[in-house]
Amino acid sequence: MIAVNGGFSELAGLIGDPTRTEIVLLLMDGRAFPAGELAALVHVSAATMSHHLAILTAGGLLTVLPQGRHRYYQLATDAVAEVVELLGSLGRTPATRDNPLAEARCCYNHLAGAFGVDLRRALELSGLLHVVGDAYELTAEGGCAFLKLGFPHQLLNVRGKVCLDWTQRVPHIGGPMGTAILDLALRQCWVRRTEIPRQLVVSDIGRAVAAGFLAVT
Amino acid sequence: MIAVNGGFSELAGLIGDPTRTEIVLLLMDGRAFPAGELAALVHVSAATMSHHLAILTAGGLLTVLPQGRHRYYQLATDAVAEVVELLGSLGRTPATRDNPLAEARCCYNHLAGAFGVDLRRALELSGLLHVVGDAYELTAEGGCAFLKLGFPHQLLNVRGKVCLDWTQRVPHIGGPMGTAILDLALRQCWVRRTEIPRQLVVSDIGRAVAAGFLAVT
DNA sequence: GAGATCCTTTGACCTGGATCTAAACGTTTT
DNA sequence: AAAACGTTTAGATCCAGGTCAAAGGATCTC
Repeated sequence: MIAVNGGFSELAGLIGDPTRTEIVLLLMDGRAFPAGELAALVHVSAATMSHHLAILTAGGLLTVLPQGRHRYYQLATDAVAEVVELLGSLGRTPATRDNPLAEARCCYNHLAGAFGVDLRRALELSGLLHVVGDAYELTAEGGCAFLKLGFPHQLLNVRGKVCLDWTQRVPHIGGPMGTAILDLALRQCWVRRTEIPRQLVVSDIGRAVAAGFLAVT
Repeated sequence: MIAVNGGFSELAGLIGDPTRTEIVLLLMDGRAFPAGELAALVHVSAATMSHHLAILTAGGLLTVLPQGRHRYYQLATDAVAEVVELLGSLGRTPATRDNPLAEARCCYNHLAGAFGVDLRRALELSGLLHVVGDAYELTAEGGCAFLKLGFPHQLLNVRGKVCLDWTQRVPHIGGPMGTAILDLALRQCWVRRTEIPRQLVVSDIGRAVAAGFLAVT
């Protein structure tokens, strides 16, 4: 094989190994993990983990932030997360509610799943959020409402990427705004993380907030 | 490794092999190919090709239509094509015009690339096409215009899936309507196939037609 | 039917790469 | 400095699986 095809096989080969898949899946919740912790979680030796992390990093899927004697690994871009999301949707019947991940989950570093989609829809219908070009922006009313909820004021003008949810085939809010909203949702206990990496559980508060947005006129 | 992760690694592993990547890439133009022809194109023995085709078929990525002593293989669903498209967009800078595939190409069995996106935009702006729910439909005016161009009348009511172009991050027309439009475009010489599998070249006629749609009020 | 064409299956070969242990490297703490 | 901790590198092992030649079906042509 002389010339490589467009890098497809290399890229797919990166995720093609079961151990590397586990790594990427763990990292899909957007947080950075040190190598040793990943090794323990995936049940391989530290050496093996280091090996795979090097491969994934060289392949551009991961970035590493050295901090002291730890080296924290995380997904390189949200594009990586999107590919993984989409890959996960293949083979599955779309929008299966049997999977708790369909209800609410992290997609890289923002809210996805039914709750993420519902939230976006509620915000848009109530006029708190609108699409400008290919990005989401808060409206003036949206800014006021979010400030009251504890949204950091320096992030009010941040934009959100339109991100497709592959279990539902419907857009939700990604990008910087998505990250800020996930932060807010975690701090305000709209959702909480579970022991399963990407999975989130929606609290009663979360449901009430989403419903509340719809009540705004 | 006892329990499989969500089937991610299996799926990625399918495309992870260079030979299988070539196969899938060839099949991305939506047509079905007999096993022998694929073997010749990819430069492997018939035995090897048969082996890989069996794997891809078992994995759900391909389907096979036996016709006489030939067995024609093709992509199983358009979801497969989407994943491959998205995979291809990783690692690349988005919207690179250096790649002829960005100008116009087949995405499974419909038009993609800049031309596909432009066409969709022109049709939508001129009121010939509109979005109903999550699908495209021709308007009454659109139906008339398409009939004059040779569009088969029995397909006028067919719907198109909203399909994202990953080199551009902008939607174009997929689904049954997308297939019908690609057929039309090929018959009317708006575009023609090249020796490179998925690549299409836009003719002057094609450009004129796209411009013409914009002129409609 | 006999022969040709197309595809798959079988069996054997061989390489790539995943994995581990052990040792080296770098950082922080004492 | 020395010890403790986290990570990477080196070396060795071992197996999955990609590959091809040869044989076996299946289907068409004459």
